[in-house]
Amino acid sequence: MLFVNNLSKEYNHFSFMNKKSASNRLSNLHDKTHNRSNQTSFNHREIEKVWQKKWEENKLYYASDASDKKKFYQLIEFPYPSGAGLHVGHVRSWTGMDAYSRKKRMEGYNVLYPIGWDAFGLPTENYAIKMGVHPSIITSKNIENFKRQIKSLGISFDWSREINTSDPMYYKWTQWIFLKLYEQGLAYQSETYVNWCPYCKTNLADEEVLANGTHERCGNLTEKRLQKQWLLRITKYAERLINDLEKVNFSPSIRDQQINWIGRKSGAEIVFQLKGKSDKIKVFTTRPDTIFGVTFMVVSPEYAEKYLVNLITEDNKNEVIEYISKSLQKTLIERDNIKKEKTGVFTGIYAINPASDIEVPIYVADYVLSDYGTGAVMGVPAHDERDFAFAKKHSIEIIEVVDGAKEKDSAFSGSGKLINSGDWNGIKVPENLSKIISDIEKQGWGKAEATYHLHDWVFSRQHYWGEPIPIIHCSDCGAVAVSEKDLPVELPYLEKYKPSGTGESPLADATEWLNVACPRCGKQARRETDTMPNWAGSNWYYIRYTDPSNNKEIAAKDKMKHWLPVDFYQGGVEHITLHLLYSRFIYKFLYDIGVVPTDEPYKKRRSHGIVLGPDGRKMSKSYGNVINPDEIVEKFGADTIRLYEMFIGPFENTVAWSYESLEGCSRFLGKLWRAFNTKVEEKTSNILSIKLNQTIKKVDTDVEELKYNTIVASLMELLNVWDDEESLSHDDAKKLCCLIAPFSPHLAEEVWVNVLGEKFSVHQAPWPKHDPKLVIEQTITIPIQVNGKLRSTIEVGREKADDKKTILELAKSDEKVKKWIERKEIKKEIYIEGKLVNFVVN
RNA sequence: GCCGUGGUGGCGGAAUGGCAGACGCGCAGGACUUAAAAUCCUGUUUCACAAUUGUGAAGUGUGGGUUCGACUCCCACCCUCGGCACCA
Repeated sequence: MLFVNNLSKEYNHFSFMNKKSASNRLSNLHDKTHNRSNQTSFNHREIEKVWQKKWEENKLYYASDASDKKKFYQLIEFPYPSGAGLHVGHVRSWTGMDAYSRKKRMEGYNVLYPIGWDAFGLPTENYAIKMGVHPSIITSKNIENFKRQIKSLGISFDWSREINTSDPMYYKWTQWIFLKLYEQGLAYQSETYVNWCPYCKTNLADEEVLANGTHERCGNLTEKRLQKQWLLRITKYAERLINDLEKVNFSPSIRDQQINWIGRKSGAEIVFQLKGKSDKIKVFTTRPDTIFGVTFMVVSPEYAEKYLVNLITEDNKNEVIEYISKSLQKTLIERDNIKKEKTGVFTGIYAINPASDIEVPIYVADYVLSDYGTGAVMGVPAHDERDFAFAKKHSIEIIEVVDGAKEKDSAFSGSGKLINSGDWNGIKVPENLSKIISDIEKQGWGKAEATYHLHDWVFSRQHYWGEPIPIIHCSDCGAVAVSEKDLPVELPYLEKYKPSGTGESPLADATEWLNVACPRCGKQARRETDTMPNWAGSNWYYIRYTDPSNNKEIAAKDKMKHWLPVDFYQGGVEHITLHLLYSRFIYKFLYDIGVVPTDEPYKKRRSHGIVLGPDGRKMSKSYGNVINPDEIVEKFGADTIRLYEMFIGPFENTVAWSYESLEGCSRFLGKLWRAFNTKVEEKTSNILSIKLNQTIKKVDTDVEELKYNTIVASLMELLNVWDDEESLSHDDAKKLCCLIAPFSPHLAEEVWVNVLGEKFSVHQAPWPKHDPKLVIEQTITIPIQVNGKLRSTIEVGREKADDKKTILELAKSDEKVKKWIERKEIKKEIYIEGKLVNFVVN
């Protein structure tokens, strides 16, 4: 109840206040046009548009391929053009990096800061279905809206390089990359269990399914389905995707999340011979040192179905088959929920432990995962908790092989000396694992092996709105690649594009498009009907920005060489194990086949936190807490929302929207505007000069670290000093104007040209430098502590700072300090030059 | 369970070994106004005492430690958020 009241109060307050402030600003407009020097209010509605137009006309933010300046490639994640339009989260990321880019330009860099549209994919298609408008139409409509919104914010994108992943001239190259992957054997078709989203009616990659089993886009529970699909062999790059993280500057959480997801574990693969059969079972283990303790084996239901069904003895067959089919019907979640219970059935088959020669029974159990390791495990009940539980339940022998267990009713997985292990007895494990593994290889029991959590990437979707996979299926020749000269394989216009749910995409009904001659034998053949996931187009888009209209190549070599790699990539945390991982893989592949110039695409990667609603919840229509940037721009201006989103909190933190804080920023800009109009004088006072130089220094370093909130705070401090009857010269006003330009570009431009009378544009002016002599105050305040507690402060001239004797004398004679050191023995006198005095007394 | 991040006023947060709470919000009081809005000024960690400038104590998740001095470094623990997890 309380909560609801607060919220409505907030909204009421907001709308009330805005009506007033809006009309106020409008009423000021009249005076303003007649006498600029007297104006007390910045009319953002008029002024912002004027400058946006002029920047565009003068191509101020166009990045030239032929420039003597040092290049800087600044990238933000391009949006999918949703119907909801720009989110204030986009605004945060893009204006933050806009400030970064603007500063870089002023510092003399040739900055590439491009934008485009990730237009293919599920979200767009789902939205089109909901609105009953064809995705191609809704896409271009949404793009128009996004463009208008972005332009109203004054973001310095280079619009000449705009790209769209659903444009045939763009996806021609997405398909080309697929052909290259296919050529190299990195794209292949296979029938395996995949994640199926019943709501979106499509396959999904592992990365698109959250830990709780739901689809990351729609939030619905996914299922496992056996289906033939295209996969990309990303696992071949697993090692490099981990190791090469050392070459790049990613924040620790991003780096570790990727490592975590790839999930490398090393150990050994052990081969077990089946008793009385020619077949073998391979297992992966991280503890091959416990091999003498193996008393059973367990395979996953999927493994059993695929490889063991025909070997099972007649007595056990029915029970096993029933168990398998029951398990396969269970969803992942169901299998997860019964974690504790170790069900399973005996197959009647035995395997031989290669080390101890003991015959061990083989079971089928659903606690073994089919998609990790080999899908079969060796059971060492004495030293693995799950194996222990299973052995207890099924009365299997337990052989201890590592000495050190304290209790007998649980598995011991700690370190200790081997026992009951033949020649290995006495070896300390797991410390000496590498010696054990080389011994295993010598004996021929198995070999060293690593396994990964990362799987090959499920790359086909049973949807309409995506890039057609450029493959033709021929009954004689099999899957044949479309030849490069026939690219792009254009997506046909379909009226009926809703997903069917049958496992085939709606393209299966596009008869005319579907039936083609086989490129190899010329016989009647059929096009692949699956399309690529939305990640396909976003894999390589930053490469295309370097040469967006090239029709002969993905991009010209010299242009790629000039711009790549991306110097700074900034985006959301939600793509770390999706887009960010995928695009690194594709880039590495392109490097291997000699297309791109380097082996990592992004030198530096940082994330921004999400912007929550004023109520602290994720913005959502159903909560009614969505902030529309259009309204804020209209009522407060682009400069205000820009500054506010910088000030709202640390750039990488999640933050909640606050109207009150927004008003504070609006007030600051108003005050700043008035100061520029009324308080620029002949000379800069000493105090203000020092503050100005300190602020220049701080802004300079804080931009590099994305500490935008403290930048705004220090600008506010500076203005507070200026307001305190200090004077600022024209030259210093220019410096301050430049300092503000990256953050509030419109107001800065208006001040620069129309208040200070400088030449257009402030955004081409050089970035101000601080004077090292002027950041030091002439008088310093030194705190005096007694026993580490602050008792007083003294003011001294800067020139006396290195005179320890005088400072200590002054400190001791201070009235307040005297009280605390009188009649006490001073054991120690500490003076840190220019900083602090501390007396240690009894 | 594993990996990562963080824990500071009424709120967002600042300070990375040296005056804790910058800056902003909110709140309280005041000025201007017929009134309001806007704007401006003053105060604002908590507690106790003094009631005028003040005086003292406590205080950065908890408990220890290092140091003249710790929000900051070290050890142990608790909690929040994010990722992974029947991973053999």
